[in-house]
Amino acid sequence: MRAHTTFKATLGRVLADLGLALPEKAVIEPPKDPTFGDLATNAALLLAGAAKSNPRALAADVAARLTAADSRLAKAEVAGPGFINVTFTPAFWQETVCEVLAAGERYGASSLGAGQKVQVEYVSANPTGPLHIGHGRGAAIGDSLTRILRFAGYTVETEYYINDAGRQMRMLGTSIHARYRELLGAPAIFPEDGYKGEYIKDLAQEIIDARGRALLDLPEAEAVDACYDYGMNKILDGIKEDLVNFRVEHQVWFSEKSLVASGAVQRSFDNLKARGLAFEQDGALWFRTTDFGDDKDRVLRKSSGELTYFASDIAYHDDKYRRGFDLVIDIWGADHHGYIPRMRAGIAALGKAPEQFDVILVQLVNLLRGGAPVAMSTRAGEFETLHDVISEVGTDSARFMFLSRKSDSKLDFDLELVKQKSMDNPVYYVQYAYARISSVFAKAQEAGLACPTEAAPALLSQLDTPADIDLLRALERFPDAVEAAARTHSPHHVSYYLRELAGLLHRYYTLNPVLAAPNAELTSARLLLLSGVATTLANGLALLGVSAPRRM
RNA sequence: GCGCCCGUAGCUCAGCUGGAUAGAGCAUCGGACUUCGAAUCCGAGUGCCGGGGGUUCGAAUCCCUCCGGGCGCACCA
Repeated sequence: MRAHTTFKATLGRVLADLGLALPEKAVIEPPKDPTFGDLATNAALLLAGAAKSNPRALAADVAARLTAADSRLAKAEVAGPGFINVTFTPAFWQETVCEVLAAGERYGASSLGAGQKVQVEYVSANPTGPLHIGHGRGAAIGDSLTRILRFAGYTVETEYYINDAGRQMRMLGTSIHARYRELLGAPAIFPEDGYKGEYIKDLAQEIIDARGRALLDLPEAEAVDACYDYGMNKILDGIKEDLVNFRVEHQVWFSEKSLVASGAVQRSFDNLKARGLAFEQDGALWFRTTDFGDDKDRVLRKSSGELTYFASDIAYHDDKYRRGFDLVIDIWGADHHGYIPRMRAGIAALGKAPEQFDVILVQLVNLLRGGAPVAMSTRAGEFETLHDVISEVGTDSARFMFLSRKSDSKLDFDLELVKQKSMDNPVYYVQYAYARISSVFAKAQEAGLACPTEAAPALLSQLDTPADIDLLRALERFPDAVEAAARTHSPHHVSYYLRELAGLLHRYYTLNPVLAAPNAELTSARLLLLSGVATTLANGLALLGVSAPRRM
């Protein structure tokens, strides 16, 4: 990041001297082959026309001026059709250590999103049963994205939407009620598409323990309501507990029921009708989503008088924007992708720009054990709960695994593999790098070798081997990884970065003794470098919500 | 039938706002612990980037088309 900024500024000055301006489309990035240099730009290729010169000649002129204009640039060369490759001085890279140590746990943070208020809504599973492993993936992604966005300067609020108003929840009540009656030997009809899991029976038994046969004397509707109330709250408590154990925090728990009760749904109907976007037909109320790119109009209120899910979703998102969010991010299971066009239509009808709404689709998790698939079906009531998975493999491993893939691709989650403390399991690779450094510092302390409190340039100038520079360059790139993750709403960029940094550290560690370095100055310099790596690893792991253990 | 996502090394996947010779981990094979933690490191091979067209000085990346896989297409949630 610092290299990019520095070079861009210098290049801008040099071009200005030539009466040219750096084009928007100009690319400044590390060359494919690192031996070419630290950064490369195609600016001369793009500007040759304007400069009435050929790309190579212009590039040569610019290159010569670059090194003269900035002493931090050691080398500027022309390559190929007119690329300019530049190499920074070792001193420039060594300064990175100062940057890291000065910023500490804020190293990598930025003001990219300053002044922007973002809401991330995620998990939002219907409280009809415990969270399963697929919810876990969404939870990890939503939570990590939140941490990343905050680190990048956004103001983020997290939310869980509780679908407590629909048919599903009534079904929960009827299912529990039926089990309740069965357990008491009363005649009962279990609903055909009811929830069949064992936990439903457990809930029924708990109600019996608390209230005995009392519900048998109530009118059925009341009894079902009582079952529903008890069941939902109990399940919701379980969900909250699971999320806390998974280090996932939701600041706001938003009830769909409250939305209906507050009249917000009716208000959004009125609003749409007033603007000619909603109409009555066949006894139902329709939203003209085709005006906004959907392939058919959608029902808001059924002819039965019931609201559709979509109706409350419109009102819900309206409410979100009224709360002042500039950007609303929803994290959904990939099986809901067909819902996006109508939701986008809804957002457009609310008068919001497309970039103010993003949906992150999270693909299914394929749960395996030793290579063999583990059956998962909520309907049949047989599934691996998030709770079970976490207690088997641990929060760190599970989170890292979930965050090490693009959310959009399917994920194989092999319990045996994720549990293994082996090279197959990247979380240990990264954590081990941190633990190793911690161990060196512990040893240093025992030996009375303190890490210098100040990163003096004279000391740092010892860090001049290719291995040193590689590591320094990696540290310098951390802010870029964070920014990429924030911009693209993709936490996996951070985990990829961490694996790379950990790899460089392990390599460095093997070949460059710290405490047994040839001289004391070198020991000090390497301690400083390792300290910078440790800080960066810890910051990155924190963004994933994974711990950075001093010992393993 | 229509729509969305995916197709990159034997396996699991990065790279996708176009840039130079396409990367990583695992697996395979061969090395490195009297020395700061071997949960590590070093070395070796591996690719019609699913196929075909197009745009471009330049395409894994953008457009079209076909094939293969997944998922959606309700007055369900």
